[in-house]
Amino acid sequence: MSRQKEVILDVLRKVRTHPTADEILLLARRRVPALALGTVYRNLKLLCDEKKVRRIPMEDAPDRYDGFTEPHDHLICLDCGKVYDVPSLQTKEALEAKLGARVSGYEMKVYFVCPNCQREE
Amino acid sequence: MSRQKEVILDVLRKVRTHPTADEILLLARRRVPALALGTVYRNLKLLCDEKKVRRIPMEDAPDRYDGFTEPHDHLICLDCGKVYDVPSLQTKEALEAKLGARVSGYEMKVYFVCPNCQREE
DNA sequence: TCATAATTTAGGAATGATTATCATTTCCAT
DNA sequence: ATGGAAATGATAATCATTCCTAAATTATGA
Repeated sequence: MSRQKEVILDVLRKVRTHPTADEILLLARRRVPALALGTVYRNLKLLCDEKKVRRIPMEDAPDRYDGFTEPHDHLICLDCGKVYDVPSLQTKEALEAKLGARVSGYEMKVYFVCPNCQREE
Repeated sequence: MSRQKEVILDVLRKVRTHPTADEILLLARRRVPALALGTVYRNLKLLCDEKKVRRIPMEDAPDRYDGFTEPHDHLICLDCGKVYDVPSLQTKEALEAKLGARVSGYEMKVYFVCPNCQREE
């Protein structure tokens, strides 16, 4: 595992903000100043393949990445875009029972307006 | 409602394949030969705002569009990318109860390998 | 009916996140 | 040290989507 890959993983494990590739670049450059954005993307993909990192595909914004891979879902504020972790809202088994088919996985995003943003209205 | 917007909506209502903007362009050009891709995108956005059409954001492929807006979720083949409709797997109410927060909506995608693709392996 | 204003279009250029490329650097095992 | 493999940084390419603009179409109202 290269220094850069190591730092990228460590950055993701120290933070619960689900940063974008750009944000990861900034954080990781504190320790690897010459780090390139392409390297961030390449290693994020590798880490996802190794199941050490999870990608959170965003619908209208750059994707985010999550260093915590225990199963959980995401609650997303429509206003500020912040992403919160929530316990799994489904199980593969329940889905397979409902659908009558073998299931590989699921991706669930719940949208709300977070307390902060609600207050501001 | 302009002719082009009308045709785009009609195309979507006549098909259950959840086409992409490009595919919609091809289908709609049979009736409006000069139709431009930008017009397709602009009207798809308008139709989504009016809740007459639903966008299905795809994670690693062009987004798809659905002319049927009654609540339902999607089952997606990891192999061929085909998108199947399935009855809603969640309700807003159940989510709000689980999460203890007011919820605006959710987006759920279930992944599997469809019978056709399974056979081919 | 006609003129004018408002809306929408076609077409092409611009945008921006992500990938690909490639020469150079780093890492080891010999 | 050295040669090959793997990874990097820098930059170019990709490609879905959005933006821009002049021209066309449609609506309005005197």
